[in-house]
This record gives sequence, structure tokens and C-alpha cells, in this order.
Amino acid sequence: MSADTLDLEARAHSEHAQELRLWLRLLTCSQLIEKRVRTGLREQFDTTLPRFDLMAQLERHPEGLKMKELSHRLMVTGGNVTGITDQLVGEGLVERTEVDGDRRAFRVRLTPRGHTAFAEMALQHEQWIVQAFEGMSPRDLDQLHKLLGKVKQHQLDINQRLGAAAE
Amino acid sequence: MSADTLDLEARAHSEHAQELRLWLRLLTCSQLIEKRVRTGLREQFDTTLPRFDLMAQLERHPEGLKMKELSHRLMVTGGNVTGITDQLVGEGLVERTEVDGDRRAFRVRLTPRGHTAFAEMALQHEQWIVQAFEGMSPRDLDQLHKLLGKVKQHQLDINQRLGAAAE
DNA sequence: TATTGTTATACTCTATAACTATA
DNA sequence: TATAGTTATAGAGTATAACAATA
Repeated sequence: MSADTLDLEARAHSEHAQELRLWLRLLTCSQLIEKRVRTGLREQFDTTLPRFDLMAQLERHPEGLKMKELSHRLMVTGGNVTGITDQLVGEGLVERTEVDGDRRAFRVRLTPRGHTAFAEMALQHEQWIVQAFEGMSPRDLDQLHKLLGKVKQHQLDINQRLGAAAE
Repeated sequence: MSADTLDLEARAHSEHAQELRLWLRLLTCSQLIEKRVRTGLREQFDTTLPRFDLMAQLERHPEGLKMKELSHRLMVTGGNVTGITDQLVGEGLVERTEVDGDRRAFRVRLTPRGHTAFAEMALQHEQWIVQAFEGMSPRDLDQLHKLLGKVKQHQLDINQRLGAAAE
């Protein structure tokens, strides 16, 4: 049973086969890795990827982030950030603090307990990711990183164009 | 506002920074592209990515596919395939036909109308994907495809090991 | 008037497990 | 007993829109 009978790559068959095959392969890779990360987070830490991502953002910003900033960084709409934040506050992993000079907003930041809990998860997460890319040379990793950098920048450019056009 | 303040890449900061950054960049790329595809499918065709993927599989197999095969190829569990198939049957885009010699199973395949509808969507889908990678040289695309091929194969190997261990 | 954040709602996708019918 | 597929359920994740409070 060959690999190409098993997944989404079966989809490519047009004159722009190169781009299509690349996209489907990219999608398959990220789905395969993401699936293991989600399963691991659920089984070992009883949490989810969006919750992990939110905590990861806060860990990077000890001074805290406003809801709007979180929404932007996590690329989801505001209501969802409220929901996830409420959960984490309920578990004592995150807290809302006041913002001087703007009583509408507040900063969300990790509690000491949240910081500890995140460190533990991040360590395991790192192992999953290292495993996902093991067997590839540092040179391959670097090259892949650079090429994906071009792809990413192009998507951001497109989004900016679309965003500007919508205003 | 620089790109790295805007997305998940903010997460990488350990001694295995190379792998982590690569993973977060890979994830960001696929999320950005996938988001546009999902939005486009919804806005222009009132459909979803899983539905599109199911039809794409059927388009590749005019003789039809069994539910179990679809489940395997789409990497989701059986109950979900039933649900999506039911929707598409309800809209006359797909049909269930009998399988000789096994009255438990049947083949799912595109109706003529489903075939036409898919062709239209696939054309637009192709344009989104071509746009997503425009600006990259054929050589870059090829290299990216090869590198991701290694990544993909490694994930499949891991899954096989895990699957074998679970039996 | 615009912005920050919340609430309410609805829908899609997903996994799990119990179930039916057939092999 | 095992397999193909369905049903039922629950939860995650998301977007949208209406809303309150503040700027």
C-alpha cells in the first residue's frame, strides 16, 4: 500500500499539478503533526491546542496581553478568546488584571501556577516536535524554514492586500 | 508591525528552537492558506473543506469508494463520513450504490451533477492555490515538495510504529 | 461615534461507543 | 467472531451579531 493512496494528495491532477501537490502535501504534513500534538495535549494534560497556544503567547509576554491582542495573535475572533480565557481563569492558570487609563480593557497574564503548568507542557510539546522532524539534517531543516518563510510572507502580503481592499 | 508579532511563531524559544520554529512556521502557512480556502468554499460555493475533500476523492475514483476507504483516506472516523455523505446525497451530488457480493457495504460515487459541481469548485480552488504560491520559482516549489516529502514519510513511519505497537 | 470585551447563538467537524446487519 | 456502516452523543472550535461599558 503506497503512501499516495492514503491521504489527501490523491487530489492533485490538473495542469497546475505542482502547486496543488505541494499544497496537499503541506496540508497533510501539518495535519499529521497537529493530530499527534492535539492527542498528546488531551491525553497527557487534559487540554487543547488553542488553550496551549494562548498560554504560549502569555508566556512570551509576562506583562500580559489585552484580549484584542490575543485575538489578533491567535487569529480567532474575540468571543472565542473570552471563552478560552474564562476556562483558564477558572482553573487558576491565567488572570485578568486592570489596565491603567482604560477601564474597558485589561491585561491577561499567566499566574505562577499557569507558568509552571505551561513549562511542563512546553517541554513535552518540544519533544513531540523534535520527534516529528528527527531524521532530517540541520541543513534540510534550515532550507525548509527558509522556503516556508517565503510562503508565509506571501500569504501575509496577500492578506494585507485583501484587508486594505476591504476598507 | 513586523510579521513575527502577528502569529504563532512567537512560541519558539527553547534549545530546540530550530525544530519548534519550523513547526510553527509550517503550521502558520497551512493555517493561512487553509483559512482562505475554507472562506472561499463557504462564500462562493456554500460548502466546506471536508465536503470538498470527499468529492475530490470520489472524482479520482469514478467507480466509487466504500465508506471505510473514504474514512481511511480522509483520515476521519466512520461516523463522520456517514454524516457528510448523507448531506451530499441529500443534495444530489453523490450516490450510494450496491457492492456485488457484500450486502453490508456499498460504493459511494459522484452523480453527474456532482461531477459538474466539483469541476467548477476545483477550478476555483486551483486558482487559490496557484495564487498562494505565486512568486516562488519552480525550483523553490520543487525543493519544498521534496523536503516536505521527507517530513511526510517520517510522520507516516511514526504512525505505523505507533499503530503496530498498539496492536 | 468608535472601541473593548462579553454574551448568545448556531453550525461544522470530530471522536467515541453502542448498535444493526451481514460475512 | 469480525466487519461495514449507522446512530447517538458530547465536546471543540469557529464565526456572527447584538450588547454594555468606556473612550
